[in-house]
Amino acid sequence: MAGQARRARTLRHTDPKDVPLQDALEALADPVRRLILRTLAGEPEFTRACGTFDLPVSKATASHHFAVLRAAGLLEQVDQGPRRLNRLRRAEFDARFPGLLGLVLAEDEQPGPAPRDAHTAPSR
Amino acid sequence: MAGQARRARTLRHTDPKDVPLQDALEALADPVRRLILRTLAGEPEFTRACGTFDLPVSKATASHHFAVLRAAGLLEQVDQGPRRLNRLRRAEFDARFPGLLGLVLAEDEQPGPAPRDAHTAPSR
DNA sequence: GTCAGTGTACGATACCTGTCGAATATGCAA
DNA sequence: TTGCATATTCGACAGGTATCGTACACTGAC
Repeated sequence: MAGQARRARTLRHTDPKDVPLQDALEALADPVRRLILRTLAGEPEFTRACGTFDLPVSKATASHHFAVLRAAGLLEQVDQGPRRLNRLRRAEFDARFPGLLGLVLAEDEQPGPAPRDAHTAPSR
Repeated sequence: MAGQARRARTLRHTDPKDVPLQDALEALADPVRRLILRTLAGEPEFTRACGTFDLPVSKATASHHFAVLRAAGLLEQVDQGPRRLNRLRRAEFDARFPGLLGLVLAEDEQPGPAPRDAHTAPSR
């Protein structure tokens, strides 16, 4: 107990009340991040670890997206052993931006014929 | 060269019903474009020409933003003489993405990140 | 201790887009 | 026709960011 405080355990979470609309829209304007949110909405809270999502990006990129979503007040993360479990901050975010998250969760995943990746994704 | 139809009367407008969420979020994730929308919301329809907006960008950049908004189904434009008048497609866009435009129009312009220092000293 | 699993940090790269100045096209009125 | 005002288009540039592979940190179990 005495000794160094392990601030590694306290993840920096942004309160949805402090999120500017700019940040919220930027966070939601990425299809991978919206996929994370929709996946999370279909599961009980804090049951999904970051690595269990089926995402079309590498592990490093996925980690980046989780950080962006956390910074935008869209999800809460807690560490459980080696895993990092996620919870969608639905009520809080909805109180800040009513209806916005609902539009994302109701989005029809309609994969167009021409994927609009920003960068390459040759082998998948 | 044969004169190609440039500013034809048939401006390419995207029906809000055909706008993917991706495009809507990308269009709204720019502060200049949101400023255009908020300005437009405070005026009667088809009374604002593109050049009458007080925007912090050049004329060329403004023209680009108007085109993006039109392609995202957010505004309708008609030519009146040398001017191009604008109308916010509020009802149509709201039918497609309920609540989304309302969040933008209700945005209180928060200029810049609030410094934590109290050097303005509003209360001491 | 070592090992395996999970997630982040780092460095590099490619693409997108917001930005500009200058040129061009259009409409209207002298 | 000329001139002026309005708006788009063109070519170029810079910054941001999504992406990757690799290396590192941490936890729990052996």
